[in-house]
Amino acid sequence: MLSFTEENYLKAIYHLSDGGLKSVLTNEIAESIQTKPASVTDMVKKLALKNLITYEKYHGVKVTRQGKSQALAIIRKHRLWETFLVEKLGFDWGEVHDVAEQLEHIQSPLLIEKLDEFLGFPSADPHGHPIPDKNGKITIARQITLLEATEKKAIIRSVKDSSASFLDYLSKVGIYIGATVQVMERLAFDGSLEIKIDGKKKVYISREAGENILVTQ
Amino acid sequence: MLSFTEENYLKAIYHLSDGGLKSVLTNEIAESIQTKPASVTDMVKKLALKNLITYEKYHGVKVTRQGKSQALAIIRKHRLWETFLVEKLGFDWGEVHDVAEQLEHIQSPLLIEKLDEFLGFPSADPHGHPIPDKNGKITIARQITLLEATEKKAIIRSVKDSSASFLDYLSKVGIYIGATVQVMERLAFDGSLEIKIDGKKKVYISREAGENILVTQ
DNA sequence: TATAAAGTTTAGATTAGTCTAAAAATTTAT
DNA sequence: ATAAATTTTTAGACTAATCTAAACTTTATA
Repeated sequence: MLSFTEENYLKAIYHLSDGGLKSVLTNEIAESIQTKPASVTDMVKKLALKNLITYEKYHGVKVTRQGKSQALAIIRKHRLWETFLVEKLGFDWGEVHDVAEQLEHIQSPLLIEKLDEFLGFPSADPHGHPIPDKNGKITIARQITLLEATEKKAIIRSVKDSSASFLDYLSKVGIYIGATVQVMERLAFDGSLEIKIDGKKKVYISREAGENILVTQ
Repeated sequence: MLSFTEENYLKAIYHLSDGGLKSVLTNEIAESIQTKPASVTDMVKKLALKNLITYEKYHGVKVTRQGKSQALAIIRKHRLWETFLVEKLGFDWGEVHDVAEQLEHIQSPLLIEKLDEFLGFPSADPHGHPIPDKNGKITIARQITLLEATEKKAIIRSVKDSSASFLDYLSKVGIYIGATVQVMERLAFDGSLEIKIDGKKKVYISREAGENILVTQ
């Protein structure tokens, strides 16, 4: 069984590797969990010994099949708890992360099964992120353009137009891959959209921009 | 803020002291949290330094006003979580303790307030133990005889007849101060009671015995 | 392609919590 | 009242996780 700390490292590595695709460097891990590179080196050796990641000195780490499966179990717990906090306890979806970060380490498979059932087996958390099932399987939603999105929350996945000028525009207004957005209103006049980014900032984007942004819901 | 471990020591000391009344000895603490006396000595020094207990070498410890207040906050969390697990998630009341033991350490005052509200501000957990309010106040239920108890769970508090023979009888059948019992049936024939002890053992006790056992509900 | 810069690892120290074994204090029993 | 038994504390060691500073690799640059 993993310690609280080992779980945090594994989850961070999994996220930084885009779900096990890329390999991840020491400094990235250190920055993402607010620790020093030397500490990361120590810990990745330990995780490698447990076959959760493969580690090549000076060249970063990759999650193994086992590591991926354990990371997904933690992510599943995190997202189920976030859903509980928002849907049942009435938290605002911006204030649940820190608490879910604690709750995700509770060890009880039965608890998670029962919580899942109590929540009606949700497929996404309040931020729109998919909740892996008991076997770690993630049901990936079809990508649609922001223009086609309903008024529920959506996650930015990619762009059709990847010209520097468009990417520059997106970063200026605060839209980035992984952001949670919500279409608040569509203006009949020119088809432009009023969207909320990460529950805070409201911006207007044109119809053309909306057609070039791909999201999942 | 207290660590996970400090919280466990404080809670154990509070319980062993009968809510801050008696002082508690090193070996009792060691046994109750499955550790060695030497470790207890180290930890009580630390808790004393934080003014949560007073410690007199070789003569045990007492909880301070502050310590009591913090212990009650932990107990409140534990009992609210137990209530949640049973009432909302459908756990059996015998299988919630270990999970609640983990959940009680989650740090978020807001979470506990919202959980309390979600549960309808319960005054007792599924075992019948009172849940301290936000200020640590425990509403003590009136003591009644087991004969007068309803079919909800009840906690054994004391006995009217404290003769050795009666106490011996009680220990033989498995009834002790603090046990959770539930009257399952009253036999019309002689007024004897069928009771369940700690959710497991079923025993029959006479009308006379029932009249001499005091409980709260 | 040699060298500087950046990134990573190692070595050694630190803190929290635990343990064993030995020493000290207290309690019990004679 | 003193010796024996019990309880508690101290001393010193160990593990997990962290850190700093120095050494080492890799990458970028000139």
